[in-house]
Amino acid sequence: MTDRPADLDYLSFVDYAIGKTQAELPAVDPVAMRLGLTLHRLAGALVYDWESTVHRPRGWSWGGFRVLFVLWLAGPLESRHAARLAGMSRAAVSALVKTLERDSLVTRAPVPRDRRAVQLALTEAGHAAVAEAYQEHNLREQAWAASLTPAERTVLIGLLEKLTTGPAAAAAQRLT
Amino acid sequence: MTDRPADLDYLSFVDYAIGKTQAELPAVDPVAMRLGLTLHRLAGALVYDWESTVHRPRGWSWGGFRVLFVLWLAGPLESRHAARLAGMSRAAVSALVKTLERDSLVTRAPVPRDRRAVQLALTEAGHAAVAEAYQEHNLREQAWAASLTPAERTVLIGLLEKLTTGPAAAAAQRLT
DNA sequence: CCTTGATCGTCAAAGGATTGACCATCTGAC
DNA sequence: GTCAGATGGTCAATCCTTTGACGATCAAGG
Repeated sequence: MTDRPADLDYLSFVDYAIGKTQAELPAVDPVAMRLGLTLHRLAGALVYDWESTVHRPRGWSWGGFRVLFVLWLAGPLESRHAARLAGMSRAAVSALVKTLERDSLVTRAPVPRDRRAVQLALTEAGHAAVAEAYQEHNLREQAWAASLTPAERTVLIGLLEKLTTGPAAAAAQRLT
Repeated sequence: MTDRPADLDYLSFVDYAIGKTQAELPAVDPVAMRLGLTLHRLAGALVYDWESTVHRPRGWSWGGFRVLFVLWLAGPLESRHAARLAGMSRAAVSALVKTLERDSLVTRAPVPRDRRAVQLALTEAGHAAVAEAYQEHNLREQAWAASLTPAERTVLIGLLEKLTTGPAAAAAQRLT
């Protein structure tokens, strides 16, 4: 609480915010607040790092990479499955694939048993491009993970997965 | 690796992805990969929960809430400071404030010592609205945090802050 | 069959966010 | 003082994403 607001930066803001909130809203849980703020800000910094160092230089948006990534890993997929795995709407996949197809990274093919559906698959060039890009993406992940000891990484992953699989996560269904 | 791709969902995808990647790209660090994927997906679920249950029903975008939030906590702020604390560009703040001012939640005032700058402040109604909204926001944070024991929460926060203040975070400067 | 309801992909519209350009203004060196 | 360079807020252009609507298609019950 000693800092003047104008001197705060993106990170020290968390401490300042919790102090101020405690004074005005005693019902707020400061631990949950710190957890939410820290997690959100860390994830934002991570995505910004990935996007600016790895994906934008390749001419891909963050959403475009996510579509390529799920196709790379989960093989040919119908469009709706790609949307679910990438965590975006069907319309977003449709729009992104238009660009990816133009760039010869993805192909669209009809599905025999369902004439409404479209099967998305990586081209050979798309496969190679994703593999190369993800390798660099993972180098950035390694650089972040290097701040922790191996034991700390294991603990952190365990706690994040506990949150991810907990009841609050089940209640918050994304893009149903 | 036993699941068929079409049966995967947003969360079980992580295990499947790591197995596949290990087979194709041995240079990838699976622990860093799991950390990145889990962190990103958890944060996405959190923001989606906040936005859909607390902020959209109030007619606020996620970005609009972030501007109100930093003004609520860090008092009257010049526009560029609000942008830095909220983690967005100056142009985004300018656009969002246009709406917030129209809704009588924020005021724009000239700064005596610098005629380029604009001082942003919450109105009385804005202050009350943010306080009420954040209280509900924090209830959602508490619901998520309840998946962990108090000791686990402390450990998790400590590890997240270690990542946030580590060298990788320092190298990835957002919106310089 | 056929009809009713659900689902798939796409489109249009709207809102958000970034970048880059711009003008006004400030700061510091001369 | 004055001038060059840096900075602040805004605007225009662009891109991405969501929602809602739509036509086409599937599935199940009579």
